[in-house]
Amino acid sequence: MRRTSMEGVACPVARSLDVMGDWWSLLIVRDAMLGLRRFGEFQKSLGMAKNILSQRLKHLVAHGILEVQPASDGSAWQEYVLTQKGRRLFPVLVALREWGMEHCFEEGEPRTVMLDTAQGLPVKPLELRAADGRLLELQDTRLEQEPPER
Amino acid sequence: MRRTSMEGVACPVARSLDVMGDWWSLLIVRDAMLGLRRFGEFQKSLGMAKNILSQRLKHLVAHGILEVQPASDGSAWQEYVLTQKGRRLFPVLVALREWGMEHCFEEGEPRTVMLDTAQGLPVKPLELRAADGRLLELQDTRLEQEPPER
DNA sequence: TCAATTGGTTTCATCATGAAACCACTCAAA
DNA sequence: TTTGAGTGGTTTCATGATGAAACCAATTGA
Repeated sequence: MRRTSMEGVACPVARSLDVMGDWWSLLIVRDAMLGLRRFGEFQKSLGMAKNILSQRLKHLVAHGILEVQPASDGSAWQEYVLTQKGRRLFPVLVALREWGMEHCFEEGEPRTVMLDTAQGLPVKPLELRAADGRLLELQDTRLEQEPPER
Repeated sequence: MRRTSMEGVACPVARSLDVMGDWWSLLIVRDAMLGLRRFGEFQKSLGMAKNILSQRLKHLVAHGILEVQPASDGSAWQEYVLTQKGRRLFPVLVALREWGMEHCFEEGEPRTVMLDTAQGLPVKPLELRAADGRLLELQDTRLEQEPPER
């Protein structure tokens, strides 16, 4: 799948990308979050080669991001649904979504909004905040080795 | 660089991945956020082939994520520094970091924490919240076409 | 029972990647 | 001011990943 692997590297970003870092995986997860479940649905939505889709689905299942289930409509086919681990990628997708909206769209292009279903109002943009609630930018943070558990 | 392109597709996630979706780009941005600036620094940190690094740096500069500057130490070399657009990827990296921490580390493995520099305290995890502040999960949201500007 | 649909796998050409060699420019010291 | 090391690349080439198409087995509907 890839030539270099980051397995064993200490950086959590690198480890995430090791699993999710190829181009299609996140798009499959996005589609799964939109409710797609069937092989054919993914293939049609993404327009990707079936052999590659097959590879990626296996990869995502192997890593516990999707799981295979019997079809919900009673047919004998199977479906691919997100696990808890997969659903936890939601903030990653939202962050990518917000960045793309801000930096990859022209002035008057049609856009979508993400709404809170309960109220029907737009969600707040993702923000990094300090323990006391202050809004943080890159330059306000640093990384430190965590003291070992005891 | 890639065989398929998502240019012109309406999904902002797809557009983001079209720019940032290859494996190395986000790692370069991560390193840039950690303060790396020089070709050699990136190459040493990432252990990647120099020709590929060269390609990626050009790509990131072309997309306005990095910019080339004269070296800050007065030498004749140049440096690659994040633009505003590049720094805006911070939430994406933080989201990937949190997911990786949660799902790609073993029990007792040494970890890092992200601290708010001002207070020296760990930052809050990224959260998606409704307009009224309620914590939202995937299933609490939906996408809708934005009404056109007027 | 037959034809269409679904969910793949196989095959093969092509593109991207990565390792190594090579090269030009800069810098510091002799 | 030459020289040698270091920096920042580019070129070349072998190899691996990708994608299109053909193929195939199982399921489903008519």
